[in-house]
Amino acid sequence: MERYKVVICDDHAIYREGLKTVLTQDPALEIIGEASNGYEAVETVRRLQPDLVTMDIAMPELSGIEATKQITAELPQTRIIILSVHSRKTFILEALKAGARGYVLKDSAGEKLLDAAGSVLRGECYLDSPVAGHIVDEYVKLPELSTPAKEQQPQERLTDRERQLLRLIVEGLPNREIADKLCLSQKTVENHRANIMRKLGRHDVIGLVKYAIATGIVDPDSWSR
Amino acid sequence: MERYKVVICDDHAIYREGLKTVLTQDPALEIIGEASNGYEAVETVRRLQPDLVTMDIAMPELSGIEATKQITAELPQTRIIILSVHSRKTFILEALKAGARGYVLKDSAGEKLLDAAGSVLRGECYLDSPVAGHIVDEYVKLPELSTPAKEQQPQERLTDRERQLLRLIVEGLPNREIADKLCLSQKTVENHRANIMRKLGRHDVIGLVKYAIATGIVDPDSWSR
DNA sequence: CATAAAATAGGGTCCACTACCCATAGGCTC
DNA sequence: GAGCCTATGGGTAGTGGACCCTATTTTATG
Repeated sequence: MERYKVVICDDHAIYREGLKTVLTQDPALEIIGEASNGYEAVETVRRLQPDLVTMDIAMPELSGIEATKQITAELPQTRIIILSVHSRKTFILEALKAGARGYVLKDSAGEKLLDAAGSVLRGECYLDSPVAGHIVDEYVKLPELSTPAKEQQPQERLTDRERQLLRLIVEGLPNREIADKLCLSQKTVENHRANIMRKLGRHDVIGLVKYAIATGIVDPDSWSR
Repeated sequence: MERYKVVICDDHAIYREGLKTVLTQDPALEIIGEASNGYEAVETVRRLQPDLVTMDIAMPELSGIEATKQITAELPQTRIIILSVHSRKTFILEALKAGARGYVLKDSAGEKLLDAAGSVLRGECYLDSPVAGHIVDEYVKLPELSTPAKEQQPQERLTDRERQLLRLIVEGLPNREIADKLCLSQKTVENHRANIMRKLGRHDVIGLVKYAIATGIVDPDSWSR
């Protein structure tokens, strides 16, 4: 009997292991890969073409929702189960709109995840019981949902070079010194800076600092002294 | 052979199961209880008197840190390992101050948790490698752990007004908006700003941000999504 | 190979911030 | 009252960065 191939996406390695042990309790499932952020998720799924993906909704770089969108756009036969701490309607609707077939709360027992896996692999939709009630009435009422839900995630991803520049910018170096340090023209640094700000939708240094801290590009602890 | 009794505290049931499967890989450990928030943790530990507790730092009702404080105050022989996503020094110091003997990042592999369990049960202290470096130098530098390394001498003390301004500046508000918000002239804001920078010896916004974070005037964690 | 993306570099304009002067009003202590 | 600090304003000048372009070289990718 052919086993279903599964990829696990969660930014916490220790939780990936937990998910793995839960999922391997079902002999029909075979874990063939893992990913720790959205980009990795898309890439891994593209490479391994699993039948099922468990996707943490909150991941760095690229959110689980975005990754789900890209995956279902490219490989629509892939079944995706979103794992989330949120039972809020907007999250669930976003997940379903993105193409997820299952939505399981992290508060739930592991059994539910196995139930969900079975359901979505049979082609069904699985919504965790606390969220199911929220949705069904809403779902039939609105065939088309287009709530942008105020995305503040970066629309475009930063390149490695841009992240390098961002680190130096946030350290407080003026463009002149960054240029010297990297043997670049000051103008080039300014251009990178402008590109970073455009991509992030932030328009001042403070915005860059906040983004860099929030995404772990810099560590404020190294400042605390 | 007597097995060590373990209680698992995490607000996500699905992750508790993961932790359970990780911990039961060590035959010397026996999971005797679980808790899903801080109060439950304190109560469960009081009732079951385990040898070891794994404590999620972020739990509803009562944080893992607070629960740790109460447990070690009441049952000091209880070994506690903090599980956290944060590698920030302040969190680690808080955890150690609260009485935790181990600090493991959720990003780490399950093996680390088992290592940590073994270490703290042998009476040692276990710090995850990415956090250990942050701490040790700080530790030897400070005779007393309770000093959060706060005083890094501003040459002159800031006035209350200046701290208020500093908060707004670091939030990213331009002088114009600060002036509007406080019903001041833009010029006054600029003067305050200049005075703050002179007193702190910092000459740009980033310097102010670093000072504000280091002294706790603002909390970067509130920026992290 | 063709194409796109990234990295590099530059021109020019405009504005917020910065530095360094200054003054006044109100409060406090000695 | 004298002296000092704080909060409040002003002037003037310089600078860095934000934002608007164009353009070349390198690298990745189909």
